[in-house]
Amino acid sequence: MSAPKTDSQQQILALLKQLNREISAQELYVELRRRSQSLGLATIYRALKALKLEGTIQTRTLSNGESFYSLAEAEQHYLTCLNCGKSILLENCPICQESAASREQEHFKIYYHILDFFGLCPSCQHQIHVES
Amino acid sequence: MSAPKTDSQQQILALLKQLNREISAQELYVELRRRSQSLGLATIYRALKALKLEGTIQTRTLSNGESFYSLAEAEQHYLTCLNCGKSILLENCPICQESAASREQEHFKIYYHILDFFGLCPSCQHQIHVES
DNA sequence: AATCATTTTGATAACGATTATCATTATTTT
DNA sequence: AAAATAATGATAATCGTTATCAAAATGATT
Ligand SMILES: [Mn+2]
Ligand SMILES: [Mn+2]
Ligand SMILES: [Zn+2]
Ligand SMILES: [Zn+2]
Repeated sequence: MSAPKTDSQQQILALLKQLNREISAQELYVELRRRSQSLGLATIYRALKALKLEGTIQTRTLSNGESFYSLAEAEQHYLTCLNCGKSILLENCPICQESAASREQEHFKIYYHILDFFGLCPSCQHQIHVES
Repeated sequence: MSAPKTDSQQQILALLKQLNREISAQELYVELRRRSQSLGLATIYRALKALKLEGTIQTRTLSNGESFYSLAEAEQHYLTCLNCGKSILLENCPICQESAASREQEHFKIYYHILDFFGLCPSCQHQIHVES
């Protein structure tokens, strides 16, 4: 479960633990640079990929193709607006208790899950009704 | 719920109904061309966006940024491998019965939800253990 | 310590799905 | 018919991500 980690992986992991929120690769790049621990962008993507394959971090990819990274232990249930793209973090998880994906779990090694509700946020409901 | 639809929207909708599986925008482009109903790629993206905002179709975006489209009524619960990216469609839904996102539903208009389990498929479990 | 092999890194180019632009064509309204 | 509006398609631009490749760092071997 815990493979040997490179310096860059450890730096990223430490920052993710400290921030305790999901963050994009590009944001990671500027944030690390701001803390005078700058890493190349390619290195960041490489480290994220390695941590992802270990199951240490999880990824959520928005419909615009941008991905956000966070510790795998964090919650991942959102309410996402199809219009403005903003996501609202949900507190409770309807499935964590139940034996999720019971049969498939035997052979498929599950690291985490994401439950995403898609629709329109209040302001976008207005905006769309007005402009159409 | 059902806004006036352009010809291109109707063509895409008809094809989605017929195929009854999720399909990418690029695939749609070649498939429509194959059926001598060719549409411009920009038009396809425009139509997909409009149908999405109506709640008629749903989108699932892979971690590589590519999006797949299908009718909103179809199931959307997957087992996705972090290594090869392949997704396995799950049959049962652990949450459809329960009043999902109960409180938020009042103001946030939910069209559909996606429940995605991420991990490693059997073959990728082997592959990674061998090469490391 | 010096040499060699392996790993890690970073600058940059390449990639590819999506989006913006804009002129043309179709449709509707007056 | 004329004007206004909407829809379309070819193409350029965007942008997050991935591939490339040479340099630097690390570890092993003599
Ligand atoms: Mn959960
Ligand atoms: Mn369901
Ligand atoms: Zn919104
Ligand atoms: Zn796999």
